[in-house]
Amino acid sequence: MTVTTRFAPSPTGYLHIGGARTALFCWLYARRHGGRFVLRIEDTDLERSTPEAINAILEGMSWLGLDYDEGPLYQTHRFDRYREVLERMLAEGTAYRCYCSKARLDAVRADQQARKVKPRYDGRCRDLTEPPADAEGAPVIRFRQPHEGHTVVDDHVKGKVVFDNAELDDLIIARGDGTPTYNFVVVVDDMDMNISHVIRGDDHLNNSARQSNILKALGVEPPVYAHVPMILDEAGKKLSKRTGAASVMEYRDAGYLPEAVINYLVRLGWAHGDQEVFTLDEMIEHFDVGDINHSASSLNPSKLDWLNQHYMKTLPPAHVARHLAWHLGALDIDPGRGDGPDIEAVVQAQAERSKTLVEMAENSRFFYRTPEGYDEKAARKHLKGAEDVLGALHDALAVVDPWTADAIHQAVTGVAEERELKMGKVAQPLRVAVAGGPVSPPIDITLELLGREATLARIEQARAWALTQAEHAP
RNA sequence: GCUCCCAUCGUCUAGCGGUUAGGACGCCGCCCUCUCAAGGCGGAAACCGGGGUUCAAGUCCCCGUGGGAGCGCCA
Repeated sequence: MTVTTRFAPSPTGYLHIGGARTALFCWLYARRHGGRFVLRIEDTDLERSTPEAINAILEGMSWLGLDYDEGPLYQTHRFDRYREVLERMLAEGTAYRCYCSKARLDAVRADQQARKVKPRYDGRCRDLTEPPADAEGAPVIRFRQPHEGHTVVDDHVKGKVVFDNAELDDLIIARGDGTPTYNFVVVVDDMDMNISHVIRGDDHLNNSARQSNILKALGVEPPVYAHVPMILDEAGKKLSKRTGAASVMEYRDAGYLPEAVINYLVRLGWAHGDQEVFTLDEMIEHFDVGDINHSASSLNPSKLDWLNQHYMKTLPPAHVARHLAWHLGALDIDPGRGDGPDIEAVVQAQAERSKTLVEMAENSRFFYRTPEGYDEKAARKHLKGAEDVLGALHDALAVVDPWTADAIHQAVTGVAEERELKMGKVAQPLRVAVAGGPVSPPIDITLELLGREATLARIEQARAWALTQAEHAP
């Protein structure tokens, strides 16, 4: 049996971070076993499905690098097939038409809730041989659920879960307008697509018994089920747009690398001993649904930050640079235009002082744009009264040759020694002069990247500023 | 209300009857240092409660408690 997994989101919003992890698990499991991974769009709810949401899902999958062997398959393209199976079940008696009005159903449910019993269909039409006299509107189709015995779902994450069939009612598998419903199309699709392992959120665990029974009614062996726990926000509450990044594209926008998000996600609810950092190949090699945790897990944003920085430091600079360029673009900076430093060198200089690409882009802005004004506190502390040092720096740097970090370093320490100043008294004014603020990569590297021309111009500018301050001083 | 799931440091987790309960993030301290970081070293920090089973329980069973999910002509 070839392993076939599927990710089956409904296109009603964005690609949720929990959904992304489910997709990752499905993908890993298929890859691990040399099987197939199918992407299926569950769009039978014509009211709520949108093309924008479909695009958001596709875009998210692509950004994460989760490629599929088949799909995207759309359930709306398969209505004829669903109809065919429906007819067959009707003919075989495993499904029946139900003429109960919504009003009656609501009344039954309200009554059950008032009596504090589990709301369920009371089976009025279950054994009808012809439409009742009071039938109005088109009938729905219900699955004839066995009422005796138990249904055992051998879940590969949770273990054996036993459901009393008496608890299961006759669910609607086709609406009055003839369109099929979720619990039915899932079953038909999983059957037709030969899905061997259904890996999905554990909010579906309760559905498994009924789906499994429909499959049996169709004469098909149910797939292996593996229900993965939910992902909660930092506070341990259900993720929402308000409480945190629920959409994977928000992570891209916030400056995370897909590699970091993937690595973060795989360790959320799954572990391989003490290992924290995994290459894709290592994940594929070690992943198993049996090792997935049973309980929900909360997001830990600072750990994602740590992983993100790890990947910014260790991935090939050219790769990180491509992502950085995107964020620089958001700042209206085009690093490829040639009037700034090589972006890969910027990545190498900034990686160890950035948690995200957004942060890296913001902190690298001064390489491409002359700072507009100085950080007030830094200027007061380091620029005021530094006109002499800045002048000396200017002179020393003007003759540095070649313009390399080593030579620059010698020039700067030379000025410090000459004036018997600590390095901090020289490097900080210089730093504020060129970067506009008190933070930058090591000063020699900063200047090397910035180039001689820009360096000298900014030192001059800072010296002029310091001079003005001195004049206005009391 | 009924059914189902879940429970180890703040968080992510290792543990699969015998451990000084391990690692990671974060936090704190020290070192390094031209800034910020990064890095190195060290530290504080957990088995939800109660019963069993067993020579031995974080690990197995039961009951509580606390979370969560489901109970739609949504998926």
